[in-house]
Amino acid sequence: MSHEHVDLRSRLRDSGLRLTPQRELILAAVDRLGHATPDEVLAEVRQHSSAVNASTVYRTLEVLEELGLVRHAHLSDRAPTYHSVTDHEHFHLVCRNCGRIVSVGPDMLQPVTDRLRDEQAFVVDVGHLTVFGTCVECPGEQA
Amino acid sequence: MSHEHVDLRSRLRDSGLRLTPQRELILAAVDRLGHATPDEVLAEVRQHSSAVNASTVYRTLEVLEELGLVRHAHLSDRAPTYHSVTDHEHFHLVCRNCGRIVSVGPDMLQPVTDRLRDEQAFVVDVGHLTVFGTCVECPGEQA
DNA sequence: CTGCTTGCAAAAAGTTTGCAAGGCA
DNA sequence: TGCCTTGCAAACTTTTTGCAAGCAG
Repeated sequence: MSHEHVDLRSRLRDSGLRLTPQRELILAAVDRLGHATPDEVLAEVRQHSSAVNASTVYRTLEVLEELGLVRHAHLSDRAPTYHSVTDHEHFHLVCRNCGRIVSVGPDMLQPVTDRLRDEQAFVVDVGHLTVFGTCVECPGEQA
Repeated sequence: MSHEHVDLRSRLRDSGLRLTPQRELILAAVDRLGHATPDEVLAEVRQHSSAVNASTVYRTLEVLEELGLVRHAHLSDRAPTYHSVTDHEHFHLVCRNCGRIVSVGPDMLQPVTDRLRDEQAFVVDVGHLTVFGTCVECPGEQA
């Protein structure tokens, strides 16, 4: 009944695809989680409703990404993390020591994206970008 | 007999590790290949000499990275790629359409790394950075 | 009804690990 | 000789795929 619901249905239909409970559940889970791996999405869905198969999660995340409703980034050397595309485009900072993840707006990158476009004829996909590094003074939880 | 050889041996010894033919072969393969996945490194080593085990490749790349002789970046959503650290630090541009990979010096990022340090107290690991996007006019091999 | 979707199970891809034999220093 | 390294095989994690049954439109 929400606007998201209607939006998802129409986006799917425009591509000749169908609205299923699984697809609604998975999109809702991604929304709630913020940044989550397919595995975490699966666990979240199962917690809020009936069981869904892992392969359905993979296939659905792929569909949702093609529709532009979610995006993924690589916030670790392991599994990718998906997030919903409700907010503005942003990229991520990841601290290798404390694991802190910060979202940063595209403005910060402007000088770089401009130069890459002019000098390398290259258009940056800002939303997929993950910048690894370390906090100057970090909580030092991990590593 | 090369300087690399001596350098590798001494670096290993400084950490209480040993120089083995496998470690020389794997480092040499990474040097020749430029950017290569563990799998590609394995194939290259086998082509130039006797068989080496896959697990040895993984273990050796890990050791070489700890010693600072190689680095890895994620140039695809699949396996990581390793490159030797002979040249200056650089980051990578990857075109999703044609697969082109371009190495870019750290200067390009200066404005961003400066701002992230000042505004987010975050020090960027430039060498690990991979920037995905598309060439303005690309050969259009893949996708 | 039509054919897109799902669940299931198996396969694939990439990586890790335990352990005994081997070899560098 | 000591113990770091390797090979081998098995286990593991994450993702993909084929196929028949299920369900949205």
